[in-house]
Amino acid sequence: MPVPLDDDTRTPASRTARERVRRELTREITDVARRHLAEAGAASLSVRAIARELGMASSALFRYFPNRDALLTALIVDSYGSLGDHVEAAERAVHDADVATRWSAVCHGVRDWARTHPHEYALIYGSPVPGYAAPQDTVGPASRVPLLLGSLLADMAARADDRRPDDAGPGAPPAAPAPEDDALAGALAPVRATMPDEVPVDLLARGLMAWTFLFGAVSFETFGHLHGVVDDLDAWFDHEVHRVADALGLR
Amino acid sequence: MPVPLDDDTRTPASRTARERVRRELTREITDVARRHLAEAGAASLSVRAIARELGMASSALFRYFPNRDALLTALIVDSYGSLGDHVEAAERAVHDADVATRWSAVCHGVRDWARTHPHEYALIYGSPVPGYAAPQDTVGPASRVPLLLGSLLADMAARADDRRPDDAGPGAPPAAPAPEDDALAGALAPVRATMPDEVPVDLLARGLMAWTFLFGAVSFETFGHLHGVVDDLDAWFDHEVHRVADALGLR
DNA sequence: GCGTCGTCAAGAGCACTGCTCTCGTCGGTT
DNA sequence: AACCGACGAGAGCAGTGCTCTTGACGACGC
Repeated sequence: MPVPLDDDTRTPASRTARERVRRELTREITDVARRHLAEAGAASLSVRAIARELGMASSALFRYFPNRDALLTALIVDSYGSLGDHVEAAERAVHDADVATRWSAVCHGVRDWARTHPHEYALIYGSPVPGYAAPQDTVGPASRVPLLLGSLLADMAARADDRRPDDAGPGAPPAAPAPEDDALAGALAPVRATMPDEVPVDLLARGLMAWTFLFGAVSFETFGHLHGVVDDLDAWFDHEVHRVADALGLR
Repeated sequence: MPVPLDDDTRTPASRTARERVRRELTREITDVARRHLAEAGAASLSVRAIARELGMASSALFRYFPNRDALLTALIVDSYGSLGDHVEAAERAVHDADVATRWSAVCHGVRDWARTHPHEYALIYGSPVPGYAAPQDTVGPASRVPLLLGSLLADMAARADDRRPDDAGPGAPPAAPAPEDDALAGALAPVRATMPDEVPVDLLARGLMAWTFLFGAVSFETFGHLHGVVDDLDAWFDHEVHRVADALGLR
């Protein structure tokens, strides 16, 4: 959804033909930009290079995006969308399995996407570009994966309600959940508002930690911080995912 | 340690006076560069701007650093050093306390440094710059914090040996450590070689996960991914650190 | 049908970037 | 004293984001 320059209400007739070709060209621009981004990374994304490939003057591009940052924002939204599609599909494929399997599917979905789209991943989860502040358009697409994790948590909470007081096996959460629950609930108030109500604070906190961990692991690998540290990245990642599932109390 | 252009062996006399002013100017350059980096971020670090501030022609700077990347590398090494100093000092201050306290000190040390040096943090832990491949000079400084964590693990292993067979309290590691230990040991072979020998594979894996998690948490916060998610970042981070300590089996 | 207005593409131009090459100078060595 | 290496300055190249102006074309009201 590329940022429209001006979306005021024109006469109904003109919004058909002209708007249509405008939309088409806007899409062509983001397509080329996405390809350049995938090949060379965000830092070397050049408005002029895109214009060159499209056979038009660079100045013409500024009729469609007010500046380079707006183009980057469109790519960020696209990237979040692509990641969301991929991960949601991966989870849907095992949606009827147990929660541990679904968690694993989400983790591997994120990692797979990052491995095939490293520059897009860096764009959305790497260092923010210097003066850049993420506009509001990005928060919706950005929260798709967290929301998916939230629905996992909700399902966990629902099943825990079914068989509440009789299980205290080795898979139970190992930590002491009691004392500072109020302070924790306060700190997590914003995210609680966006999550299903069934999720208790303690579970939400563990889910947030799992998400933090997943992001850390994928970023470590994508940004090359595991060179000379871990040999078999596949095995290591899978091992990690299972361990975190244990820590989440998924077994 | 700015990359020297040519370190061949000249006559002993010339290496005194000339080399001295050369070193001084090199240091002045990195000082100004570090200030610019801290203020505006790596992406907008300009060789010309640095030269302007130093009152010299931009071309003269290329006598000291072959290109912008080399200057960035020097800043990366500096940043790792600064982070290492800070975290090691934080740990030293509580070095006689128990392992949980030391772990907490390391975590807060990393986070404090990231909060006061966000651009430096982004430089070393954010998305790598496009064509840039970290040269070998960086791996030493980069591994100071991991090595510090490794020494924590070694101390844990030593104390666990003391009182081995009699504790199975609620603080014991919750996961099943047995089956795939060989595959895990293989995957972690590189990092095992750099760590103290006393650390068993299972503990090393948990330590690596803790480090992954710490990096994920600090990056989330530094890169702004917790806006609208967590209100009280201090409380949340401290809570997380304790939870991970539990998962590590530190209590 | 005609004039008008809005939209669009193109070109020139500005200020900036990293980097190279050349040229004059000056310091230390032989 | 002569030489040679290191050095700084300047011009210049190719590239960047972005602005402003100009000219054309299409859709609209009269």
